[in-house]
Amino acid sequence: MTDLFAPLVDDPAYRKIAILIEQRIVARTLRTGDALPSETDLARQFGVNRSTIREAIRELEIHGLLGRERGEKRLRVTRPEPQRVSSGVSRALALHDVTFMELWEAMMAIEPAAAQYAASRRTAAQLRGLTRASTRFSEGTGDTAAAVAAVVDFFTAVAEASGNRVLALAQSPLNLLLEPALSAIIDRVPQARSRIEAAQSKIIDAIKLNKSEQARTWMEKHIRDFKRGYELDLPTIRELEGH
Amino acid sequence: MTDLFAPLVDDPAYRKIAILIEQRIVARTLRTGDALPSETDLARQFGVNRSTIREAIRELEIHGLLGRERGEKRLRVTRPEPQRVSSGVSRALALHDVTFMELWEAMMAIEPAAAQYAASRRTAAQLRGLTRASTRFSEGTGDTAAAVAAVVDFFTAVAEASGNRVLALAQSPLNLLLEPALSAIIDRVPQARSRIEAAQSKIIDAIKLNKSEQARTWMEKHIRDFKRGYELDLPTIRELEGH
DNA sequence: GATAATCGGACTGTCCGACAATTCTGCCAC
DNA sequence: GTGGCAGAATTGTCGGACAGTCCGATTATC
Repeated sequence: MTDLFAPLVDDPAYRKIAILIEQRIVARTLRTGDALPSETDLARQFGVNRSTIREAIRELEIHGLLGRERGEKRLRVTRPEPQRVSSGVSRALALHDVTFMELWEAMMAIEPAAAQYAASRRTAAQLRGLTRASTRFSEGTGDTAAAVAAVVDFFTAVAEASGNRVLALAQSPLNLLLEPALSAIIDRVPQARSRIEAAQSKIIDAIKLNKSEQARTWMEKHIRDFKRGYELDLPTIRELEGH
Repeated sequence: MTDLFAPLVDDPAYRKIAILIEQRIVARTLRTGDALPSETDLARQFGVNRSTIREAIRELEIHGLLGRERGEKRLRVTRPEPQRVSSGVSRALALHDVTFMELWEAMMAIEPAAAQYAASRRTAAQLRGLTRASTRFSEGTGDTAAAVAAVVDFFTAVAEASGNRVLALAQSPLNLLLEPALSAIIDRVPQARSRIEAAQSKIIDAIKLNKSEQARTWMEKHIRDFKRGYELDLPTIRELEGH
């Protein structure tokens, strides 16, 4: 049943080196904050050319495992910033032409849960963040882009307040996809803005009072609202952008 | 209030080039399957050295935007494979020392939704995939690793059957985190295996009969079971691995 | 003595040139 | 058309080089 032979693969040196260094980081032999040896030194240690080392560390840098403080020259071990990885997920989803319904269903799964946990765990600072995002939406002028950004920021703030980094990281890629989709419809649906405003207000109230179930319920309503205008056709996010 | 000056940032050439090429890909000027010009040619076009080009395309290759068929030399534009991006997310979460409870809550949000949509949309082939994974679990010998892998595969199969790529991609990183966690507990909790077996069976039945609500409910029960043993302490996934 | 200016060394980003191994391509024979 | 082949093209890797910038230590200044 299973193949007798596996395809012959021979990773280039820069890949092997990247993997070796990555293992050290994941195993915490190299710990967050540690400075990496210089490229020249690494080249010596691995017995390869500096160009090869550079290609290897490029990979780790992109993964967010290595980075430098602003204006610093030496690389150090860092933790991958959530934003960096989620932007990669967003791009992947966009390139796969996911439909708005797919996005919507995922939001429907994730956001209410985030709201629920936010209600029981939010800190005072996080609550302020929520209020700020909501205010920015309701006080915004007609500017569509700004309104959409405020809606997205509200979701981000809820996810952060959930105190759950897995949920937050699952939620984050949705934002970048929601933005173009929402821009296309927020001005098409009458009352969209007033409904968003009302829902956000209800959600914040529930989170403020630690009412988990109410927070979840209102978030569900909030997201259901987004589905309007999509009932009939199932455009890809890309098409919404006008391509 | 706001700074008068922003910090001076000057991306290195290889980053700028990577961004330029990425834009072409995202905008579909370069379309999936298209072959990229040779490194030498790109170097000429951008007016930089080949080494610089190599570092730039390394970035895109890592993102999964460029790749080559097995045994092919030229790079072509590819769609990021979900598996590639989700492994990055997993690694990020692991390095942030997320707790099992965070993982569990995320599963609780995503898996039941996936099961629900799977029940209404699964193809016959996907149903077979589900059954296969489930059989592999129930017929497995005592081997812990194999049992855990089968459980994970079952989740993957459900996510795939959901027909929702956003949900599937949100779910996928959870698998790599679940594996070590589940390995540590599956043999600690008596009846764990029989309960998993029963739940999988119920879920498959519901999906087979297109009973969305039942599928969701049984998936919820299935996942709730995983929480046993974690009620008191909140270990990070990493600690479960024995580090 | 503490702080500020100075200087040399170290390091990164980029370039140039080179070569072996492998893949691609056009051409030829069948 | 198929198969085979020589030559061209391409990638992975190497060595060396240099300008600009950062870092650390030393020296000068208050």
